[in-house]
Amino acid sequence: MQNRVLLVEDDDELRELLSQYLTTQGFSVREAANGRDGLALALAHDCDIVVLDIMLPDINGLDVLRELRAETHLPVILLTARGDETDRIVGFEVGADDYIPKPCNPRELVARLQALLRRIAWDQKTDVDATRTYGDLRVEPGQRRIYQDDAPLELTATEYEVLQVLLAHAGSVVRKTDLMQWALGRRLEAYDRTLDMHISNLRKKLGNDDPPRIETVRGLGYSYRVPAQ
Amino acid sequence: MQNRVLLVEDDDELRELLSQYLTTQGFSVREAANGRDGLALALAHDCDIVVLDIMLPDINGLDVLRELRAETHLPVILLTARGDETDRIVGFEVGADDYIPKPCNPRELVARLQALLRRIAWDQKTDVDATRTYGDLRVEPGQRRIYQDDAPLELTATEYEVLQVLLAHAGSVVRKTDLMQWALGRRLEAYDRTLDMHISNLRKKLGNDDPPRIETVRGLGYSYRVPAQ
DNA sequence: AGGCTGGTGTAAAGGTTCGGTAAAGGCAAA
DNA sequence: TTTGCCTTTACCGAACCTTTACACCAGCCT
Repeated sequence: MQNRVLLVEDDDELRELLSQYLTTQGFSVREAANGRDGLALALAHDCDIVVLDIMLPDINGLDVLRELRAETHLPVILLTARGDETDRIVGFEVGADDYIPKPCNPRELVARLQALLRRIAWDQKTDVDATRTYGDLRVEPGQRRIYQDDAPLELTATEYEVLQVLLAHAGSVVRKTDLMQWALGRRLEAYDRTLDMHISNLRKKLGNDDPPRIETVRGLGYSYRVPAQ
Repeated sequence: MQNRVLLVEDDDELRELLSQYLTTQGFSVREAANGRDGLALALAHDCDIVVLDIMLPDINGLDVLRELRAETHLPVILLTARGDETDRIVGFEVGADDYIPKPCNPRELVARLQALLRRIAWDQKTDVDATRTYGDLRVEPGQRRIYQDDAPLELTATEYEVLQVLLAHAGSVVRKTDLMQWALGRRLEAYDRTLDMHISNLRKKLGNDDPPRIETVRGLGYSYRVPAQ
C-alpha cells in the first residue's frame, strides 16, 4: 500500500500544500503543527518516515529529533528556512538522514523521500518493522499480519491498515476523519459508511467480546481498549 | 574501522581536494577519473560507498549508476555542477541515495556520507554476495544458481533474480514496485503483468505446494514464506 | 413519555479491481 | 531458422471495497 509520512511543520499554508502534494504522490500523510504533537505521533509507530521542520513554535526540531533518536531509528528528513551550514551539519550529527533547505521543491522532497524509503526497504528493515504487542495481539509489520494468540488474523489490506492505526493509538480515541485519512487515504465524506463496515468486520474477526475491544465514541471515532497488564 | 569511499570525479584538482579531506575525516579513499574506471572499481566490491560526479569525460554518471544498479545496491551519492532540477529527479529515479550540487561543501559531503552509512549500519542488510540457505533452498550468488535439496533449479536469469530478491527478504513482504525495480531493473507500469508471470512460473518450478512458498499479499506484493526451523 | 433526529451496527448486494495463467507475440542469440 | 526467454494479451475467478437498506440506540425537545 502507500507509505506513511509524518509532516511536522508549523506554517499551516506550507503544511497543507505539501500534504496535498504528497497525497497525490501516493503517500498517506499525518500532520502535526508543533514539536510536541509531532513527537507523540512519531513515537506512536504509525508512520514510515518523518519530514521535520527545524523552526517550530514549541520544541526545536533538532530537539525533537534528538528525543526521537533516543527511541527509534525512524528515518527523518529535516526541513529548514535557514541555509545555515552549521545547522545542517548539526542536523546530520543528531541523526537526520537528509536535509532540505526551504524553499523546498515538492518534487525534490518526494524524490528524496522515495530514495530513502527505497534504501530502507532494501536493507533489512528499521524498527518500523519491529513487532509490537498489545495484549493478545501482535503486529508484524514486515509480514503485514496481525496475530491473535499466535494465530494470524485473516485481514484484508484495509482491515490491517485500520486495526494497525487503532493499535498504534491504543487507549486514545482516533477520530473518524483521521482514521479515514490515515488508513483509507482519503477524506471522510458525508454518508460514507465504508469505515463503519471495516470496523464491523474487524470486530467480527477479533471475536465479538464484551466489552468490545474496539469501542465506539459516539460522534467522534473509535478507540482500541487498552489491554490489561 | 574506516569506511572505504570511491570517488569518481574527472576534475583532478577537486578530486585531490576531496580525497585529502575525506582522508583526514577517517575515510579510506579510492579514486577514479572517469566513468569506466569508476564502474570497474565499484563492481570490484572494494568500497562501501560511492561519490559519483555526473559530468564525466567518457560515460555519463547517470549511466554509470544505471549499470551499477543492475548489479548492486551499493550506496551512491551523486555530485554535479548542474543545479538542474530534472537531472536531480532523474538521478534519484535511477537509484541514487543522495544528491549534492557543486560547488559542494566538503563538510556537507562528509555529513551526508556519514548519515547514509549510519542508516545502512542501522538497517544491517543481508549480504547478497554470500551463500544463503532458506529451508531446502540454497542461493549460490557466485554461480547465479539456486539449489533445492542440492539439486539445481532450472531457472532463467530473471527468475533467478526474482527468487533471489524474495529470499533475501524472506518473511517480509516485497512490494511489487520494489521487486520490479530490483529484479527486473525497471519501473512497474500499469497493466504490466510480467512480474506475475515470473511468479507463476517460479511457483511451478518450486512445486506448487500448499501453502504456497511464495505468498501473494493482495494489493501489495509477494512474500517468501519463512521456512520452519 | 413519546417522538424526532442523527449517528451507528450490519446483512446483503453490487461492482470493480486484482491476480493466476494459458497462449500468442516478439526479440535476440546461437 | 531455430530456440529460449521475456513480454503482452486475454479471459476468468476470486477478493474485497463500497453502497444500499433497514434496524437500533442515544440524546434531545416538546
